[in-house]
Amino acid sequence: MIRYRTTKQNQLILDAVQKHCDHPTADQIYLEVRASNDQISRGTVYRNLDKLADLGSLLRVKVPGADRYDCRLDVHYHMICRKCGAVVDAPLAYHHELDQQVLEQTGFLVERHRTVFEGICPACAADGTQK
Amino acid sequence: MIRYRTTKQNQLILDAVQKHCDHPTADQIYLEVRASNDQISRGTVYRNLDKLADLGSLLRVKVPGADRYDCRLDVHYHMICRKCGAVVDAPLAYHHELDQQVLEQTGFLVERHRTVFEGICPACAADGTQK
DNA sequence: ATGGGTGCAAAGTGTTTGCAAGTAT
DNA sequence: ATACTTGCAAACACTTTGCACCCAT
Repeated sequence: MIRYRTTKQNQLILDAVQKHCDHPTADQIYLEVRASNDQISRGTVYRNLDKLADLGSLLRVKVPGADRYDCRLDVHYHMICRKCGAVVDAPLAYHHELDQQVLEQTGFLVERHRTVFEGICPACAADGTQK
Repeated sequence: MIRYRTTKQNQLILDAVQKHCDHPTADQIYLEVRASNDQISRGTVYRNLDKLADLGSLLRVKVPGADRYDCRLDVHYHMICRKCGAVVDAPLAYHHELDQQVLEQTGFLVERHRTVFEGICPACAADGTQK
């Protein structure tokens, strides 16, 4: 059985994610952590983000392009702007009943669902240069 | 202004997608089309899938790993098995009211949302060798 | 004839992995 | 001491692109 160890790298990585409210990518975390530890490698960042997500210390948001990481620990929905790529939390409650409905109607053992709203964020909409 | 042309390649590609009810990946389409046209290239398949999705002749399902293509033309939800990777349509109606709710509460110009249920499909569950 | 489409191969992204050396427990 | 973790670089998987030629309109 595997026990996860505490290392200065994984602490730096978790700290970096928790400092953010804007859903950084693995690469952004890597660049940030590297500011205080110029030896750390991308591999270490990816490996630790995986472990921290497994442990439930952070959430992984699966969006096209690159996965994002979220310091919030409760499952929730996201919005992504197709112009600037920003990812923001959606102000909706998780609809647990949908998981139950799908299970009952299909026998699929649903563990969770992910919902992502796509569109244009207010800032980009104001920008005029639409589409 | 760009006008899309009809070519034998894009006809073969659309046919291949429509022949499927199991959400093939671009590469599966490529391999299949190549059976009747051994000259076609992956680039052409990717380019045409993009165009066909833009035109609304097929739907793109964005799931981790590789995007899938769906002959159904109405927006709907999907389930993905984390064991075998199968993608299946979910038997739920699209919840239009959510798009409206998010717009009202955030000003985000929502165009649509995507929902993917994650879990274990009945076949894999029966397999015993879980997790 | 004209301008979008094609095949090919190379290049891009984002992510994973094998390995020898390092380190938390 | 043990066995998980790291840094490095190479390998991966999926997708996009530059270019010269082709072909639908």
